[in-house]
Amino acid sequence: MKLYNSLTHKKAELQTLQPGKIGMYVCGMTVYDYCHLGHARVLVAFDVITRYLRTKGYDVTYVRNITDVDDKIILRANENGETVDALTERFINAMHEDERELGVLRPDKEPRATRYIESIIGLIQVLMDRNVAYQGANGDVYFEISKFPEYGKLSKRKLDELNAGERVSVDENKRSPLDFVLWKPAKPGEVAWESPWGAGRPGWHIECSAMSADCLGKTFDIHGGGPDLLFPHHENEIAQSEAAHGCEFVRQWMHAGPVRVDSVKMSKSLGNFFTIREVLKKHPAEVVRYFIVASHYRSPIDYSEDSLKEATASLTRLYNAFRDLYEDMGVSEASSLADCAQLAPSDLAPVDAGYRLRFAAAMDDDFNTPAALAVLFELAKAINTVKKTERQAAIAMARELVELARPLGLLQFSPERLLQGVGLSDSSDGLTPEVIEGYIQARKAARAAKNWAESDRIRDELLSKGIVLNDSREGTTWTRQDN
RNA sequence: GGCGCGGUGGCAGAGUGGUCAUGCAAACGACUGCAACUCGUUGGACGCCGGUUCGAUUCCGACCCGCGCCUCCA
Repeated sequence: MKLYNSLTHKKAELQTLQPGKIGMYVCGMTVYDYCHLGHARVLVAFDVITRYLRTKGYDVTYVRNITDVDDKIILRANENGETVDALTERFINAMHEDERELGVLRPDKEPRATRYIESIIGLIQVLMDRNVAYQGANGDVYFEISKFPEYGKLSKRKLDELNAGERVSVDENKRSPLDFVLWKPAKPGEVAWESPWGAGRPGWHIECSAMSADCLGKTFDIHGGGPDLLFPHHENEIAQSEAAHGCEFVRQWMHAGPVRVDSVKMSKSLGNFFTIREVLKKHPAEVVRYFIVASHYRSPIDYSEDSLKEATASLTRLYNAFRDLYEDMGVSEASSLADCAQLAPSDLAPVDAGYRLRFAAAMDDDFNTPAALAVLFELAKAINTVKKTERQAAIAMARELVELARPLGLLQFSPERLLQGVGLSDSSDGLTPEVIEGYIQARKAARAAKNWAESDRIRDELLSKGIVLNDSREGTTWTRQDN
């Protein structure tokens, strides 16, 4: 199993601290707004990583934090005239909803900054004791980066280069412009905790150093996050943790690629972002997942309606392989494919092991999901080819397809939900399944009378509304397209 | 300005020193009342210029272009 390490910029064999066990910490959300597609990408990427490592037999402890106190949260709460607690609670719930919709498994631990204040203060105290932190005249406690010679090793920056940069703000309270805040005194009325440096709140970076150590230990296997966290956030985490603990912080750094719109990164500051919930009104969650998984996790992806439509078409092809097989797979068309493995008998014809091996080879190579998907399409084609003639073999392969797709979080929902667009609020244009069934019955009568003109008229009418009919020996089924 | 990543067929997107990615789209054929689904077949690609090599899209160098980070952002 090879992983790309953003610290070394190289792929290397995964070596865990303890055999068979992996501790993984991923930087999660600052909860002052709804999650957008950039968050979705990180959520899905590390969900796939966790799922796959587990299918390989690793005992993964997945920790993803929640930042529930910071400047933006306080500002937003004030704007809304609500308390910080009320605001964060609301958006944590929203985040959990989005996560569930996307089929993202919950992390094992979800530490919140406000619940780890004691650990955070303890860690800052260690840094003060070790003389790598100091309190400025304004009361802010800063980490002094000149005391940590390795500063910049993750982002490949040299201190003098950073100093030469034009965008580093100058602050008279800091010994160096690059020193960053560990503890911030509260303004009157702001949420605050008592500390040796006065009442205040933690800086952003320190919470991750404190919580990761508490949850996973001073050194752990994998640390992940979004692309814009590499600098300064993760660089600062390294500085704090290694300066305080005197040992290596993280073995393996992983960073997801950006989500773009029109070739420009989706970001809060540019305002060019789409929230997960707004996209899920128009597209099934698995389509969004497919869109994310169809590119390698480190590559940039471009979000557009066209790219989601293409994802829909591709995923539909995969689901089409199951047509006419549901019943014998042990699931009804209305239930979830994810259950079929438990229900179906195991004494089916053996499936060519090549698919499984090639899928694993792709995933073992730094989670090459596009290459893994290609194997799924090969399998789908094989199913379609033998479906009519070798039914038992087709059923066995269909089960294999579901199993292989499981770590990707695909083909887990009901085919009906995907193909018929069930649950999409933006597709509820009065065409309920009952109404559509009415059309189908009318057309069936026309076809029985060989009234092809009427039959085609009904089909065209539905097509103009995005409903595609599909006649087979067993009857007529329908799917929704262009959603 | 500094550091980093990337430029693959109409589009998306893997990959490799010399036979296939894969998906969408397109064309033809089969199936179908006609379609849809599906199957079969087809075309078409490696930014540009040099170098290494028997041979480079793949390795090296220059150049052009795009993007990211350097400021809160996943």
